[in-house]
Amino acid sequence: MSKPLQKRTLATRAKLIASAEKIISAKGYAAMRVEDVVAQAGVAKGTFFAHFPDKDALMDLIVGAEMDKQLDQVAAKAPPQTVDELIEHIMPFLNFVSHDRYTFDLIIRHSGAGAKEEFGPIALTFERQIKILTTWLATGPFRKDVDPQVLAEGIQAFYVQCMAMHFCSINKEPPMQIRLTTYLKAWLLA
Amino acid sequence: MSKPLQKRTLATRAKLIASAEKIISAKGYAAMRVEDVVAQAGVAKGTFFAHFPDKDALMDLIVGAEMDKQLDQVAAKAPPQTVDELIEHIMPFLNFVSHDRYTFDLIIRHSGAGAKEEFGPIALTFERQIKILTTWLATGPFRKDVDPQVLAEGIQAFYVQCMAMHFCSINKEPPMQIRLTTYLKAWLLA
DNA sequence: TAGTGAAATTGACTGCGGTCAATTTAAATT
DNA sequence: AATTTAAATTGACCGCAGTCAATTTCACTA
Repeated sequence: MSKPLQKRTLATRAKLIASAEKIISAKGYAAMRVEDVVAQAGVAKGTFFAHFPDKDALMDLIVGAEMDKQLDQVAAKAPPQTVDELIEHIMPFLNFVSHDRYTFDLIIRHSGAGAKEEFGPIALTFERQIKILTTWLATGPFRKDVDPQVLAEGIQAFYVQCMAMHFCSINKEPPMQIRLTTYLKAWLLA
Repeated sequence: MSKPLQKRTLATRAKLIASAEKIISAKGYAAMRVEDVVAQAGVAKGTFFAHFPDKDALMDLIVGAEMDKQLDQVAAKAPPQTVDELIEHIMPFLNFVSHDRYTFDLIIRHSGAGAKEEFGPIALTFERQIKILTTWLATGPFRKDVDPQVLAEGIQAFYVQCMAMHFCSINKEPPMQIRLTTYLKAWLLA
């Protein structure tokens, strides 16, 4: 399933990704147009779709990479000893996920809920996060009557819920972090 | 803010909705095209967008109405006395929400996480569900150390999570209802 | 009932994601 | 070096959501 071996191919792919990243950093995720990307990369439109099944796939790649970078920060921290500390630890990641409506929708659409057959970068990042959280929960002072992996999945469920409310014009209050604290104290301390 | 008073307007709007529903029941939600709807309704394309800000708004209306119908069933039930019973009660609703990938994505996008200024039908349905669940939780044999509304919001968070996994090709097991049972027993019985 | 201003309707047009048959390029074989 | 073959690239083209200036229809008034 994996043999994209040809210098040219790799070069083109790299050019496409670099062009997309440049455009995104200049104009934001939502403003990224395939036509702009190929123009910037100096290739034809069809080439884009020879490299990526669709626009979302490239987005998955780029956003997933950024999420992974944020997770590196998270993974580097010592296991939290309180819920507040746990939230503090994952906030950089959460802030990235929720910093922009377009990326939030994209991430939700690709988080484990993969529409496609294979796990994409975003879905893998979510899996990685579950692993990190599971370890934390297994060793820290949190409830032990529930499988730590289940607890970890619950954390994801709750912060997705919080972000959804955060993007809702009416439910902006209380702010995300406060709301998440309420949920997680009820979830992790039984 | 509300004065759509003109017979013609209401008639056209009704025709558009009826046409859309007919197409949806024949070909499914994902296959609904604005151009087909207006052709079926016998109006011009521009008319559609004079009545609805975009395609999603009509979908919101139709899907929201269906969800509300399902919620009527739920609201009619007696308050559940166990987690299993609670899940049993809301299953019809959950089955509708998750019966189709397209509607699931639509619902998530509009559930409280309204991209627009006002609450749409789907968001209102979610609010209504919170109210029903809150009453159940306040009166039934469930944990009392957490605000029942928070518990209700948690249920939503968990079943969304379950549905996301349900749509994921890899995480299909265990089936939705089993997984939800695990989550809710841990969440509602402290 | 003729006139008038506002609201509803129209359809050609734009933007953008995605397709595909034809063409070019690069690597393998003689 | 010439030939073959598979892969990469091309760009004209399509489908479909959404726009808007021009036109028609309606309700209200003189």
